[in-house]
Amino acid sequence: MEQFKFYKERLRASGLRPTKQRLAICKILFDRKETFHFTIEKLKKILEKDNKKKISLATLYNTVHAFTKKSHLKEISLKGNKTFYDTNTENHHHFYDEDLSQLIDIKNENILINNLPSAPNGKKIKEIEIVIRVASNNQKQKDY
Amino acid sequence: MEQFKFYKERLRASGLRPTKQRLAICKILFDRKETFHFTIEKLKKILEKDNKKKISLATLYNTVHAFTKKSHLKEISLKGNKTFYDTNTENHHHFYDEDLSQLIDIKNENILINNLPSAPNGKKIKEIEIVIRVASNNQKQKDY
DNA sequence: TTATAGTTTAGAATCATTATAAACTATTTT
DNA sequence: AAAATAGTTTATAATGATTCTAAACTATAA
Repeated sequence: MEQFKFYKERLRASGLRPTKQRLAICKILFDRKETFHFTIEKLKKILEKDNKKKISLATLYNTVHAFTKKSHLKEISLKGNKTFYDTNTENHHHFYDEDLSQLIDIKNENILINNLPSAPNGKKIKEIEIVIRVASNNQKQKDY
Repeated sequence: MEQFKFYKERLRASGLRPTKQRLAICKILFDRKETFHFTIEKLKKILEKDNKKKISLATLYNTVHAFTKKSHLKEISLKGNKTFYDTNTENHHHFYDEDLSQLIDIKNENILINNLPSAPNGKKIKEIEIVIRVASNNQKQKDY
């Protein structure tokens, strides 16, 4: 199957060797119309279904880290214990649907921040992250 | 030492029994001029110094969760594995200083969002969280 | 002052993530 | 094309944060 030509080149261009495992992961992450938000666990489950030969959990972590470092993925700031990643690496923001534990992209142009205070000391702004938490009104309260 | 009267009442008012442990934690969290941003681990270290009798780690988690549920504390959305809490429970936002791994409050009035897109489906907006990541320019790159 | 319901505790258990080090593989060098 | 290399994968162990458990304890209510 040489449908992978595109991903092979993309990986090589960023200094990553195109291995079987990475290409399988690329296919799941990037072969979509919509951007994809996921946790490692979710990615693992999809791979278990889609892929004949098992990919080690360590490889999933390695690969997702490598892709993040090379800006093929972006880590998202969220409450809670699991790390979320996004295949959309542009500047943009998110709704977080508390009912579904699911992120939804908001295009950068669709939010305008005014009155941005200046960064402290000699610091530069690296990134602005906005999360708008939404839920249906009759949502059950989280019980601690 | 009945300097704790204020905290005792505050706890009772929210349906929490004022125990020795909770009062000691209140003193550390709320007896300050500035708002306080912390992780459980940081709180633990402070308690180890300040407090003669040890408070169990489980109690720290229990207490911080209880305080969060009763809105005496607020959990902050951040990248990474540790959960951050804030004694400022008002609507407000944060700088995150990547050099110091430290949060700085931004007053709500100091940020204006325009063009806010409407929430999906029949969902209501519960909260807006903005994190502005800052760092000095010569910052070392995170190495994965 | 006894009953109760809530709280604390040490330690075990769990869950996500990172480290290890040996086997494997893509690429480079010869 | 074969050997050398540098990068990658893997199972498993280790770590670190958090949650669970169940028994002892304590604040409040009866």
